[in-house]
Amino acid sequence: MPRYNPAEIEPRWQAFWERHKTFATPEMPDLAGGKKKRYILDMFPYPSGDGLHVGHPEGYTATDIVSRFARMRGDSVLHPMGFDAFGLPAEEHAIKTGEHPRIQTYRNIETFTRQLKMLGFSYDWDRSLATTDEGYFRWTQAIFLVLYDTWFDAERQVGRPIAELPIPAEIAAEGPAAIARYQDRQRLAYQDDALVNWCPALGTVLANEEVVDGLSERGAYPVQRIPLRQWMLRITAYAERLEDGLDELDWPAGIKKLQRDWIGRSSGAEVDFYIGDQASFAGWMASRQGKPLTDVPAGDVLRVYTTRPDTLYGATYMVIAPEHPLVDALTAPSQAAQVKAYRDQASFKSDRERTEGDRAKTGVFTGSYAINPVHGQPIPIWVADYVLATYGTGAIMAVPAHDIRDFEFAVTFGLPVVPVIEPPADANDRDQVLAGKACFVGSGKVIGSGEFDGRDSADVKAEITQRLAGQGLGREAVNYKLRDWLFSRQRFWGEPFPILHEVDAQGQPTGVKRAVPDDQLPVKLPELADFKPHGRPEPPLEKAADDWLYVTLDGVRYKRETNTMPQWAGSCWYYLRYIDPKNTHALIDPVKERAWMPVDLYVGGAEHAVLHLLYSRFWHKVLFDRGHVSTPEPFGRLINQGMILGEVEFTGYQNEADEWVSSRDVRRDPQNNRVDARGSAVRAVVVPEDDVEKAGDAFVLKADPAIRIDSRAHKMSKSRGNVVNPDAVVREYGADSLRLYEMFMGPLEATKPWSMAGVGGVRGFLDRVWRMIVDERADEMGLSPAVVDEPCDAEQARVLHGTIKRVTEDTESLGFNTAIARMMEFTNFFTRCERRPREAMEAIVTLLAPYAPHVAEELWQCLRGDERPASDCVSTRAWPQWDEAALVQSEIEVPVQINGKLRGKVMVPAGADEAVVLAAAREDQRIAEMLSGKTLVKSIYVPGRLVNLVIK
RNA sequence: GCCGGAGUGGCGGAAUGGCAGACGCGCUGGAUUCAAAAUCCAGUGAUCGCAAGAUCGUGCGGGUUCAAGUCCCGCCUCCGGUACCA
Repeated sequence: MPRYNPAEIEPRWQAFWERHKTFATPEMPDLAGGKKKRYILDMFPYPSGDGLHVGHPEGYTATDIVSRFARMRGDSVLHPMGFDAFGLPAEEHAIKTGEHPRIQTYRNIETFTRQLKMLGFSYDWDRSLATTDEGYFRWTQAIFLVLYDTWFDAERQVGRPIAELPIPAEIAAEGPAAIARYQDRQRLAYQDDALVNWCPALGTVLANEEVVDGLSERGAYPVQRIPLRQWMLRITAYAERLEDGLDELDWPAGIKKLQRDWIGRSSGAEVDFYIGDQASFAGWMASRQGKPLTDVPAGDVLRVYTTRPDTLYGATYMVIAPEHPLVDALTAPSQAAQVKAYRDQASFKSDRERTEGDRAKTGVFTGSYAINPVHGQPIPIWVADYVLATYGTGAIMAVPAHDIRDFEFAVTFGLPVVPVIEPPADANDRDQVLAGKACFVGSGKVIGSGEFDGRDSADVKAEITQRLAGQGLGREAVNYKLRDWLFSRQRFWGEPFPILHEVDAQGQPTGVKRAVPDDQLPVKLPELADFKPHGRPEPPLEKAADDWLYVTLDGVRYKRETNTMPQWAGSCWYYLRYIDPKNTHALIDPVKERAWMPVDLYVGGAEHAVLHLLYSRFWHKVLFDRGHVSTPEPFGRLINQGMILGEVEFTGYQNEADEWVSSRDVRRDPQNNRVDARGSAVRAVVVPEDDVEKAGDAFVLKADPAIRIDSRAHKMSKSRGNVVNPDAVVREYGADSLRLYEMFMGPLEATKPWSMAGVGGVRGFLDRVWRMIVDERADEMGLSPAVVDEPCDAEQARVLHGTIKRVTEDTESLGFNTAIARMMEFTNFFTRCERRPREAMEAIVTLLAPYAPHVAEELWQCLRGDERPASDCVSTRAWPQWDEAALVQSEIEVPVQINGKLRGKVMVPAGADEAVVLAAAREDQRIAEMLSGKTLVKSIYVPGRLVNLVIK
C-alpha cells in the first residue's frame, strides 16, 4: 500500500526543513576541531517570466549535494540563493503593458522561489536577496561611489583614495576647479563621450547584444552609432592584476584562457614616425637623440604601436584609423573629398560591423607621407578601417610581408611588399615570401635590415626597440585589448547613479559633480507614469518629476544623474552581501567577511566566462585596495556546468516532390538554405525513432537504407519546441528523480542531451530503494520484514563499506554520476538479500540524502520509527565512515595475460607475493598449455591487478 | 581562419598506462498474472562456433610500451566560442 509517492512526501519534508530551519547558516563558521567553513555558491539567476529551465537545477543540484555533504561532515556551510533582477525584459514588459517592472520582477522572483523550494535545495532562504531590493542597491550605489572616489596608482599598482592623488603644481596653480577636473580624469568611474547604439525607430539605445548586423534584434530597424556622454569604469587600470591574479585560481583552464585573451596583453614598441618633409628629417632625428618619448606625441610625428619592431625595415606604408585625430592634418587637399567620404561611411559602422563579414580591405590614401626612421625613406599614409582607433595608438606601420592584414591590404591597393624575415628552410612557401608574393608571420633570419641582417628575428625585436629608445624615437610598450567598461545605460530598470550635477541659475550643468552623501543613499528610482521611450537618446529618468530630478544641497542646486547602471552591476558583488545580508551600516561586516570569504566553490554557466567573472573580479580588487574585503580574489574554485540539450532528434530531408534526400547530399547554399546536390531546396522532416536504424556509423531510414538521417540533440529553445519544463518533470517523477537524473546524465561539465526515459530510469532506482526498506504490501507505512536487526555478513559488509568509500570519494571529487551508480549497485545487491541488516539500510539512506533528500528523510523516519526526536532528520546526520578492514578479501581473482591478451584468471590469497602469484598463473591448466613449448621471456605482476607473461 | 571541448555498444555514459563497455535506458527470453501493467530473474559489442572458445573492436593512420580508450606524432568529423587588437 505505501508506495513511493514523491508528490506527497516532498512538500511535507520541505515544510519540515523550513519549520526547523534545518539549513540555517551560522553567523560565523564553527572551526573547532579542524572543521572547515565552506562557501558554496551558485550563479544567481535572472528571474525571467518563463520560470526555471532544466538547465538551472543542474548546477544547483550539484552545489546542493556538495553543501549537504559538507554539513553532514560537520563543516559550516554558507549556501545562499538570490536574484539578478534588474534587466531589460521586465522593462520591455512594462513598456508593453504599463505594469511597473517591479511588479513583474517580484512576481517572477516568487515563481522562481517556489520552483527552487520545490526541488528541495538547502539554501538558507533568510539570506536571499534581489539586486532590485532597495536595501541591496543602496550598497551597489555605495560601491560605485568607492570607484568614483578611487584613482589607480600605476606605479604601486593599487587603487587609492582620490584625495591622495598628487596634483601637479601647474594644475594646483589654476585653482580648485582645475584640480577637480584633474581628479575627475583620474577616477575609476569617469564620464566620457562614447558611442552608443541608438535606434531611432524604437526610440531607444540598445545594448551591443541587441544589435545584429547593424539592425535591432527586435524589429530589424537600423541602428546608428552616436556619441553620448557615458559613465565609464577604468577596468583597464587593473588589466595587469586581473591577468596575474588568474594564476592562483582553481578555474577551468579554458575559462582562464578566455579571460587572458579578453584582457589581451601584448607587448612591443611605440615608434614615432616623422611626418615633416624629408629635408628636415635629419634635423628632426638629431633633435630627438637621447630624449625620452613624450607621453603625448608631438604634432610632427605619427606614433604607432607594433608588436613586431623586428620588421620595421619592412614597413612600406602606414595606416591610421578613420577616427584618428591626425586625419585632417595628414589629408592633402587633392585627397580631401575621398577621405571625407570614406570617414563618413566608416562612421555609420560599428566596430563590430567593421570587423565582420568578408573582411575585404578598404581604405584611401591621405596624400601624405611619413618617414621610416630606420632607413629615412618616405612611405605613404593611408586611412583604413581595419585599423581601430581604440587600440594602441590608432595607427600602425604596415609590414605586408609579415602581417596577413597588411598583406591583403597591400595586394588590394598595389602597395610594395618587402620581406625582411627569411622563413626557415622547411617553410613551404618560402620562395614566394622572399619574392614578396606571400606573407610569413613567423620568426626567422632577418634580411634587408642593415646591421641586423643574419640575426634571429626574435632577438632583434628587443634590440631595435633599445636602439629606437636611445634615439628618442621609440620605447617599449604594452597594450591590452580590454577596453574601459561602458557602465551607463539609457534605461529605467536599473540602479540610479548616486551622482549629482551642479546646475546654474538657468538650469544648465556647470560641469561640477558631487557624490550623493552616504546618509542619503539609496537613490531610489522615481515613480514614472509611463515607461514608453520618448524618442530622444536620453535616459527615461529625464521624464521624472522635478522633485526627484532636482536636489538642493548646502544651498547649491543639482540635477540628478539620469543614466542607470547596467545589469552587471548588481551581480558584481552579491556574493559578499549573502554573508551579511541585513547589514544597514556597511556593505559587509569585515569580521564576517574575513570568516567566510573567499567563495570555495562557484558553479555556473560558461556564458559568464568573461564578462560577469571579470567585472566582479575587478570590483573585488578595488574593494580589496580600499580595505573593504580581505581576499585579492573572490572565487577560489570555479566549475562550469555543461549545457543540457533537448532530446535527440532524427531529422530527414525531403525535396519539393516529397522524395527523401539522403542527409549526405544535403548542403547549404550561399543564402544558408538547405539544398540537395542539384541545388534545389529541401526541407527538414522529423523522423520517428522507430523508422530509423543504424548502418555503419550513421542512421538510415529502415524503409530505404540509402537515405541517411541526421541524429543529434539541439539546444533547447521555444521555437524548436524541445524545452523541458521542470514543473512537469516534478509532477510526473518527483523532485528527487529530477535531481538524481540531472546528476546521473554524465559529468557535470559535459554537454548532454535530455532523455525522459532516463528520468524514468532513476525513478525506478528510487522505487527499488523504497521497496528494499519499506513493506509495500502492508496497509500502514512500515519496514519490510527483510530489514533485520543483525550485523552484516562478510560479503554484505564488503559491499556496504565499499559503497560508503566510493560514494564519499566520488562526491568529494564531484563525480556525482558514478556515485549514483555505486548506490545503484548497492541496491541491486541488497535487494537480492533476504536479510537486509538495518545498519546497511541506515547507511545507504544517509549516503542518498544529499542526492535525493526527500525520499531519504522519509526512509530514515521509517527506519528510526517513532522513537526519534521530532527534529531528528537524516539531513543533519553524520556522514558514515567506511571500515577499511571490511574491504579486505581473503582471496582475490587475478587476470592472467599472455603477450598482453587475457587468457585466464587465477584465484590467489590476498597479499600473496609475486612468486606465488606467478607460480599460480603458470600452473593454471589453460595457461600451462599455452606456455608449453614456448620460452617465457618476461613475467610481469602488477600487485593485485594482473599477470602478464611474455613468451616466444 | 583562430581558440576551446569531444569522438567508446542501438542510446546516455564508466574505466590511477593493467580484465574495455561499470551503472542506467532500450531490447530479448523466462517467472508471476485469467490478462495486462507493475515486479522479479537471466541475457545483451561484432563475427564465427552446438559448445569450449577464437578473431576483431574505443573516429582514421603511424609510434612508444610487456601492456594504450588512456602517452607521443600526423589527420578527419562534430559541438561550442570568437572575429582584422597591429
